[in-house]
Amino acid sequence: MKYIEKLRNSGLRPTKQRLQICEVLFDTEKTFHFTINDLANKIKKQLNNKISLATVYNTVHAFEKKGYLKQIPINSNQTYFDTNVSDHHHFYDLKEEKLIDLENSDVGPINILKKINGKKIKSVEVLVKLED
Amino acid sequence: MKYIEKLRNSGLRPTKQRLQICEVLFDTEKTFHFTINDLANKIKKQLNNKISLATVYNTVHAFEKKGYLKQIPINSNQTYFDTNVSDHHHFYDLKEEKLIDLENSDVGPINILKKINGKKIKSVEVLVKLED
DNA sequence: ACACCTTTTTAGAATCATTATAAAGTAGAT
DNA sequence: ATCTACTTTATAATGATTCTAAAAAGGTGT
Repeated sequence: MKYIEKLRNSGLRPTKQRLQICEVLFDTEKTFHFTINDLANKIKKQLNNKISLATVYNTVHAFEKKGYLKQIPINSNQTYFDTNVSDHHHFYDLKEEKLIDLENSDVGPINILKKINGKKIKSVEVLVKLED
Repeated sequence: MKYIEKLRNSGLRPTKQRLQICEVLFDTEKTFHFTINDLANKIKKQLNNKISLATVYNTVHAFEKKGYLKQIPINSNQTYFDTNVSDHHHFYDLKEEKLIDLENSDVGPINILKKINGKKIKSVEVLVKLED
């Protein structure tokens, strides 16, 4: 299994549940924008067993901490995650309530001119809201 | 009262509670980033009465719909609002959990090159996360 | 001022995503 | 096989937000 090493290397035990969640999340070229609920549903459909909701939460947070997932800053009652952890941005279609990737090359270079003493820029994220 | 007309013009009855919330929100030059809870506390301290939490929610949402407030896209368990509804951006200090305004002039011009069929860009918001 | 109708406020209940708990199960080392 | 620390799990707890329905207040016409 290709994910066993990945998990071990980051100090996470390669448990059955974590490996299955890896399959669901990473066994595809397409990036995947999801909420915990989306993911739990996909797990139930794609694999034929169910993983406890608590485990899904735990795993997603563990993967986020290790840098395999990132949260997408957006206002919603649920938290959105992204399997694409590269530096990139998002469209948010307000009507369809759907996220669309915006590659870095789709956005001109962004230059932050203001500096804050003693602070470093960790990330720059752009959210472009779309309407009809 | 300077807010009576403003409310009437947007089809909101100028009730005592709404006028008081206007004072708390808009009687200052400084922009104010807040959660509902922040606002409820400021009301309790600044005015000497308490407005029902439900009313604070109702009012903030009414003001948002009318364009007097806007939500700030950020991942948090609470929703952040901003009295500055002009086109601008934010730093988010991860350690202090505090928002700092970034004027449009503090960010180079942003050019979204990708187009989505039949959709218009409604807003472009940049969130710059800061670490130590 | 009064009557009338609509909007608003309110306390409390309901909802729903997320987090905490603590008991049972599992991985990895010896 | 045993031990220990980490994980999973069902369930309960939490906490922000929304809903509800009854009481209060605004606005208009008389």
